[in-house]
Amino acid sequence: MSSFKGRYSYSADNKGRIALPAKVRKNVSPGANDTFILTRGYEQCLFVYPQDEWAKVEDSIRGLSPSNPQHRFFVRTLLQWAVDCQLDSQARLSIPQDLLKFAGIENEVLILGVLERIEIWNPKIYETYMNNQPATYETVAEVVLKPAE
Amino acid sequence: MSSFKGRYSYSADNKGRIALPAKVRKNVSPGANDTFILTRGYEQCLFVYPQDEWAKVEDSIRGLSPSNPQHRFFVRTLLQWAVDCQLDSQARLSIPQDLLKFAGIENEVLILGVLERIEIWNPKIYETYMNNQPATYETVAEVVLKPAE
DNA sequence: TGCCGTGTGGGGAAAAGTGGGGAATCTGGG
DNA sequence: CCCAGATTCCCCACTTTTCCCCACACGGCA
Repeated sequence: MSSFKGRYSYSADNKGRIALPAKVRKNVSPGANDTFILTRGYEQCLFVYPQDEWAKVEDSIRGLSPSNPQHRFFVRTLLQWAVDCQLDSQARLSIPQDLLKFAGIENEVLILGVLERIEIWNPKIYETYMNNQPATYETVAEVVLKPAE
Repeated sequence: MSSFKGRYSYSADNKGRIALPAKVRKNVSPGANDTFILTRGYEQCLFVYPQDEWAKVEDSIRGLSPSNPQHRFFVRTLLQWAVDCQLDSQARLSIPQDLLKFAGIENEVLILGVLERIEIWNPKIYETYMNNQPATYETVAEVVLKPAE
């Protein structure tokens, strides 16, 4: 099971390539085979799943009902943006134009490790997103960092 | 279960490395494998969890739902500060720049053992924090340690 | 006094991050 | 059918950062 974490400031070159941080790469299971699935994320960012984690996502949407209009909409949206992507020999991902455009990514990117997935953001959009949240780090930590009993 | 304690004055060298006190090291369980997770703490300090203790924190984060917007915010907020860190052969941790900056750490540091985690402070900030507490040790003890009824 | 564990500092090799050139492939138009 | 332009992919090169190892100073202890 993957457990990505951390926040990394990286750059996208003018070919749309983004390097995966070394610390993130160390958490990719060998089963992923250097293959990732990129797709549209929640909020204005991209989700990057290692192949093995993506398989779990696929499993969960297989359970959705084809006869339910909302389910159809969800599955179509998720899958139409999804793209296979392999690391090049420099451990970079080449991001398709339409995904870059969706996420509003230009030169600088923010890479977040979020447990089973990796997220790619335009730093400014991320900042705006964070500033519009009512909760703070402290209030969040209070809920989660409580020692186990 | 870990049980760190004590207060230690140490130094951070110009590479951002901080040695873990020997007495603290003796309380790290072998399961931690010399790996620690550093993250932002309450107030202006850093939390250091041995790997096995961090696993408990992560389990509680995994319980949050990726499809709930507030939960997504929680997970991002907590994980963006977290960093894996291994002891070098001199039993030191190499602290990333952004965490040093957050905690306002320069040359001198204060290391505190706090049960399941270790805390790293700028000594001056810690002093200010302690001086600004409205209550005294005694009055707080009275409230906190009251026997359950 | 010599030894060992501990805390501190620094040099050098290795890895990581970044950028660009050029061949192979695809596409549309003449 | 062929060619020009764009895109993709692979390789090479440079700079910076990280990490690994060695060295030294200090203090307790036999």
